[in-house]
Amino acid sequence: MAENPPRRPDATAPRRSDATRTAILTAARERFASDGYERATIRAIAKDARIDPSMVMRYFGSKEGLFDAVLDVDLRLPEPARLRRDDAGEVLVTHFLSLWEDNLEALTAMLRVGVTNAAGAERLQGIFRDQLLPVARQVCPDPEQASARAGLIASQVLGMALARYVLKFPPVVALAREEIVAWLGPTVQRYLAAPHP
Amino acid sequence: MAENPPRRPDATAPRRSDATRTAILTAARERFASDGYERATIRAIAKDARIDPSMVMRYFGSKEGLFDAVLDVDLRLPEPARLRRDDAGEVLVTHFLSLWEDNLEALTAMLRVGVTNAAGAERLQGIFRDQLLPVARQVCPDPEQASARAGLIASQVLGMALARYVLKFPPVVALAREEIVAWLGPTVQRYLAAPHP
DNA sequence: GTCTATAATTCGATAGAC
DNA sequence: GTCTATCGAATTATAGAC
Repeated sequence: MAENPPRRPDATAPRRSDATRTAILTAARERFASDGYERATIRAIAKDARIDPSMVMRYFGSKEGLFDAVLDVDLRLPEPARLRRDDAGEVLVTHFLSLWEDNLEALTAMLRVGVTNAAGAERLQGIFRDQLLPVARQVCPDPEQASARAGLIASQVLGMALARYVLKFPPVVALAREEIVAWLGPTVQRYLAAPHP
Repeated sequence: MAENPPRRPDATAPRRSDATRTAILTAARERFASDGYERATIRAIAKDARIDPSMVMRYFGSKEGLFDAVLDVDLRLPEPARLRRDDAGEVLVTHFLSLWEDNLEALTAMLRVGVTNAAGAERLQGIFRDQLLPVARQVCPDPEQASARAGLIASQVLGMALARYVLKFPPVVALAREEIVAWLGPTVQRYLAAPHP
């Protein structure tokens, strides 16, 4: 009874169903980003991906599993070998803008959902703890002050993302990339390195 | 057939059912603020208010009608007669913090829902257009620059509300009111009055 | 004014044929 | 691997008794 065809146990081998999986993920990213978690229904996502709703369950197990897959993006930026004290603000803002625009749907979905969903909020918090806090610590030795500085930077940077990519305030959308760097850079620089007021 | 009892057409007369109405509104504010629009069900709100779910429909017509009533808060602050150019930033941040904490549930609900719901986003935009843009115009004559400055201020101020009241980032929650004013005041001041970089 | 009962949808998830 | 059919639960909203 040799009914089992030879299978490659190689985990990196491209599966035949990768196209479907990718289509689902793309549709899910857009739906979660534009509608939020509750209103992004599996049925609507499946319709966008032009597949059957039950396929979503088969590939991702549940709606939460699908959302986790949407949020699974690599967020690390080419980190500067060592941030100089005097231009760290501009470098951080520039990196943040690249990060957001390279993962527009995933990050917008994360922010949109993180505002309503506890798990999303946790993930957002994790990002800024892993990415921003080390930078603040590098500049500021006092750990309590460092986390306060990281929190202030997060407030400005997340607020920019909120106004520009989620709420789409017209004057904020109209800002050029360089303008944002020019305005926010000194702010972040001050939160990072200015003496406690 | 004199079956109609005499009714006072006085619109300002206190209605007998104001207590129930208020109880519903209070419960709805908290539910919308903590759960967002979709997950704040009429059933849960009614249970919190210790009344029957059908009463919510009777008083507010629909879930959307209830949400509109929740967002109907007077947001105007005691406006300073004339903002001085050199301390406008601190004054604005102080006023903003008072505004938010005086209407904590309503504004948190507005932000939480405005991120997912178009009507909520519109209302948020209206607030900053009506309250922030006039201030920016008072300081900056060029209308295009004024709206850009108002947008930048909105990004920092909304970002602080997001991090502190919605996402509840621990280091941001831990900040004292005066610390926020001391850190954000100069930022807003710069966005408002510094020469275009 | 308040509550019971229920209509009418819609959703996530499952079972099973092919 | 893909699709049909459907279950069970939850929701908003309505009709009507008291």
